[in-house]
Amino acid sequence: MARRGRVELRRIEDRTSRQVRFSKRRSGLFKKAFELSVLCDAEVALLVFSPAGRLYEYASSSIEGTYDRYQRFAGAGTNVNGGDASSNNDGDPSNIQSTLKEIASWSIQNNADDSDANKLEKLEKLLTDALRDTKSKKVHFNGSTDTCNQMLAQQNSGASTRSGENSKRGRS
Amino acid sequence: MARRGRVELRRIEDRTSRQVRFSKRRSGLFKKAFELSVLCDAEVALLVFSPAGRLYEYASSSIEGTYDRYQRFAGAGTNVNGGDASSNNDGDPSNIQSTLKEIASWSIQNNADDSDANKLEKLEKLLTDALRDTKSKKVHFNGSTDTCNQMLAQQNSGASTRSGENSKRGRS
DNA sequence: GAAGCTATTGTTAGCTT
DNA sequence: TAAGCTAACAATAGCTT
Repeated sequence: MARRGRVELRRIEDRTSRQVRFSKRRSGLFKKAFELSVLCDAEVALLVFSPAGRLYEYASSSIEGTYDRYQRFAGAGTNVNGGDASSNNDGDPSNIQSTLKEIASWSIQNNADDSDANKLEKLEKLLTDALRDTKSKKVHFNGSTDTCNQMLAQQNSGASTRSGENSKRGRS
Repeated sequence: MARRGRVELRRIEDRTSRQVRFSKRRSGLFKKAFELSVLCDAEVALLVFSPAGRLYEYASSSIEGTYDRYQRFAGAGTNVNGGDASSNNDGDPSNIQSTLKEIASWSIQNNADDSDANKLEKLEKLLTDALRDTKSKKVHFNGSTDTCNQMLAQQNSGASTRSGENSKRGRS
């Protein structure tokens, strides 16, 4: 059977399990990278080192070539704005700090309690996204309100909680 | 109604469609990359150039660092541990509210910014733990779209301590 | 025309062998 | 130990607004 609930985004402690997970997810990741490059005509370079130090790589053209392009790209600006050198708008002021303040404000003003699981799902997503974005230092963002609605949409459309019964969609 | 059949693995000819596809799939790819690095403690570097030449990047540590490691790679099993230091969570979040207040307090007192990835890891842990505790009570999600907007509205009305013009958050 | 919806395909966690 | 299975979960293609 499948997992009892959604997978938590934290390091898998069990070594064997982590190794198996790594192998499976690595396959999936490389497949996605390949598909993106083919379907969308994108240039993709992907490097993965396993916890054991083994190297896995994929490049739609070549690792070196894409990295060189990256360096030329990033070098043009020097600014932390890794995303695009064309220095576009993005025009959204939100960042980690403001996100955390959203959370802070929300939690205080709403006097959140244990019945607010749905709202907490949202918060978790906010925080998870913020974490990912921080790590990647990426800078494309499309507005906090929009993002929030996206999150709700995702949750409404699919995500049953780990509490149990729900609609079954799996094909046989 | 969803797609008529399986997606063919070839370049999408329609420009608009290809752009939309790229945006959606890029999100998914970066999310997967992030999850792999966190769940499996892997070192991941991902570079994507859109057909329009825009750069998107993700690195669990840094692009340069991972690329250097790639170049040096001679096959030996050296593992550079990603840096997950403490995995213990001493906190006993008796309820969501107190946990959220912890977060609120932390975010304000530490004036978190985009470089606080480590601290954010801890925050995420707090929140995740709180969520798990809540979920054990079996809560069903039926989110309303308004909830999020309310949250943001409240935040706007009273919470901003500091103007937030600065780095933006990226959305995968 | 971007943002959101949902049916459908795709991914994977835990199990089985 | 690795390879395969399947239900449950997640991503997303085309549609809708």
